[in-house]
Amino acid sequence: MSPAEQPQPHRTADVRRPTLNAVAARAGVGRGTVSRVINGSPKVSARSRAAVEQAIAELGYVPNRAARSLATRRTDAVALVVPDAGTRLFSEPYFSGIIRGVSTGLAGAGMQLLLVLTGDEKEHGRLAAYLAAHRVDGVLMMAVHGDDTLPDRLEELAVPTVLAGRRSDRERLGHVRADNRGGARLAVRHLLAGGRRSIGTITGPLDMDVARARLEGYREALREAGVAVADDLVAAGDFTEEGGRLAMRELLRRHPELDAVFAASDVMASGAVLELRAAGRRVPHDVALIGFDDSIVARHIDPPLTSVRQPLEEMGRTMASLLLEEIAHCGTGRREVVLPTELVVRASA
Amino acid sequence: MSPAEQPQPHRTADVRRPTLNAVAARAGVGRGTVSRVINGSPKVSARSRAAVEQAIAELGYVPNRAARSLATRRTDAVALVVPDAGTRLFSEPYFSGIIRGVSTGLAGAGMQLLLVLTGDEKEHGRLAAYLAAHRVDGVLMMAVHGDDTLPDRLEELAVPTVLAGRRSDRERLGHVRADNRGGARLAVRHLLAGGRRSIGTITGPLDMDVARARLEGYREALREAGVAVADDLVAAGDFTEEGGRLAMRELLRRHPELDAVFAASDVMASGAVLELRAAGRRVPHDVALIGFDDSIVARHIDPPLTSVRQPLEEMGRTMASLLLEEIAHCGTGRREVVLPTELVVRASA
DNA sequence: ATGCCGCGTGGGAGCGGTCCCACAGGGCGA
DNA sequence: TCGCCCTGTGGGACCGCTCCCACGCGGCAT
Repeated sequence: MSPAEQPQPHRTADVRRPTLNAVAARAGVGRGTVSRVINGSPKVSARSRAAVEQAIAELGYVPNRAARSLATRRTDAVALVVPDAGTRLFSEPYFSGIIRGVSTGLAGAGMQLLLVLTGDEKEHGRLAAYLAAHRVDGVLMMAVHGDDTLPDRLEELAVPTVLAGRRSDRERLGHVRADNRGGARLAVRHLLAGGRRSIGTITGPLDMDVARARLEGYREALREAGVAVADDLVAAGDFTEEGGRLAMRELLRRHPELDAVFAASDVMASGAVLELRAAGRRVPHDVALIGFDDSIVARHIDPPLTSVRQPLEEMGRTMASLLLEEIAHCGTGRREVVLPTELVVRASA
Repeated sequence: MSPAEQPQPHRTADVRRPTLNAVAARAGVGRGTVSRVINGSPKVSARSRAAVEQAIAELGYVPNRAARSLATRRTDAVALVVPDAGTRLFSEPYFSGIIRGVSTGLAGAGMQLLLVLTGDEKEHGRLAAYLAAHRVDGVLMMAVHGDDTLPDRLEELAVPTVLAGRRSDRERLGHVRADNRGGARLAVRHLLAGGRRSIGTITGPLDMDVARARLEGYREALREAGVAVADDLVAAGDFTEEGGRLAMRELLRRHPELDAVFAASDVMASGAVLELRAAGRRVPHDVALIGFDDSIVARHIDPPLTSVRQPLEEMGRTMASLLLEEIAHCGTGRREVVLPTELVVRASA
């Protein structure tokens, strides 16, 4: 029995996969032609193309990514950078929704998604170098802080970058965000339509653009209804439950007659509910409450929370397509996209 | 002015990064030696090593991953496959916790994490081929269903694989899971210690190993306390809120005197709460309730839910190290690891 | 018939690493 | 003194793809 006839050990992973060369040989054409077919070049005759496609199918050929990447100096991969310091972020529907959109948006283009969790913003120096060195074609960043320097570094290194949300209203990088201002306006209009007149708001940290935009929307809605905008109806929170609680307490102290609150996040609203309950106010009977994000807590707190929903999956898809565009056109056309928000009415208002 | 002196356009990304060759030249050694230093080979003299290290530092050299991958036939990347059909999965702390653990576990080994969301189990055929073709060094799978064929395919293709949770008690693939049985036991013991005697349980789908294990733990705890285990105190849920609600209704119908319930997930427990409230039972006064997962809803429903917590981050880290081991030792030593659970006591029991 | 154009095409030369073979040179025993 | 081994070392030959140059060949105008 010749060695060739011996049964091979069962180690399929070590079996050499067919190469482009093998396809060329089988199709009876040159390597160049196969490459052209794979990359969709128009300069291939119909018969060569057919022969190549058949050979590919017969051999089950799949291009080797590393080899292509080495030759083209592209990686066909983008990194999704998720700051994960506060454990909470990742588990929000915000993230899962956006990630899902990103994933579908990239899959269509044959791009791989590299997940990079970064605990500490201090590593962002190394991180930028890392990303540049490993030549990801682009970077998507979630939850960027106003003072985060990673985006700037990436810009210097000319790495195409798209952010989820902007750092400020002077953001130079491409980004996608929800219409925070419009969403807040919807919420407050709803409260006004319900006959509420003494409407407070619990804001996020005002060094964050989202927080400012939502506050802005609150003010606009009041203004357009001809209701006076009192500064002491605004209490600053920090997007945490405890912060929402404290802000609510402060609002009640300043305005015991308060009959509605717009909280800039569901989590803060859930804190507010606790405080309202402790103060003996019923929701929504005494005080109507609206949150923002339509997160998982909104559906589960008592009473279920009316909230502003963002089109998360679409935001993710849009981020993906903006990035692909930026990669293709090499930095031109970095744009911003604002997607509409929607009010989800539940029992709390 | 010669062309060379003209200011370059600002496109840092196109600047050729230093190669291994450049390092060798600068250090005055051969390419082989540089390669050895980078890969930590012991057969390098101290002076060569020092020279190379200095050259690397001076040039800011970082190895090109694609080139290495092409030469070694490894990718230094693993895929994390997340079935995302039910939008809920990703947003559970379960996922974020495990992903964080996986991320830290892999980062230490210089492995990249490829995120692959798969909506439809029907694509798993293509997916296996895809993963094999792109030569990820290994695969991590979350939330595997008992009938999922992807793990088997990967095993056939000899792709190192580690699962989060097992498909059945005859799982052949390496996996990491929490001590579900022990956790359930803890929960039911706590109910017994609180003086409850008529304790029902809402199970998950019994074709899933977690659901069976948690039911088993429930039974064990009753048995060890000498309490009779009645089959009609067991109601099947499906890990959804609505399922929990219906199961609760059924339990109340069968056993109006019920004074405690162990639900095999927080989400089902949150459904049970709604049903209990509708039936006029107070939690925990009339009926004590314990959930499983210590998920985000546990903290936010009313009353806050006593629940069983799994060491998610450690599970993730363990998955990473199991996988790295399997990759290194080429398939040997696929093991299972069971990590302890913990009862988090809140107001509901 | 002759030149020219242009489409398809084959294949050489990289891309930047790793692997491994061959070989230099110093220390040692015979 | 001569061979021997053994440690470090340099560099050729790939890995599998893309890029691009050069060339064959048919159709068209001259």
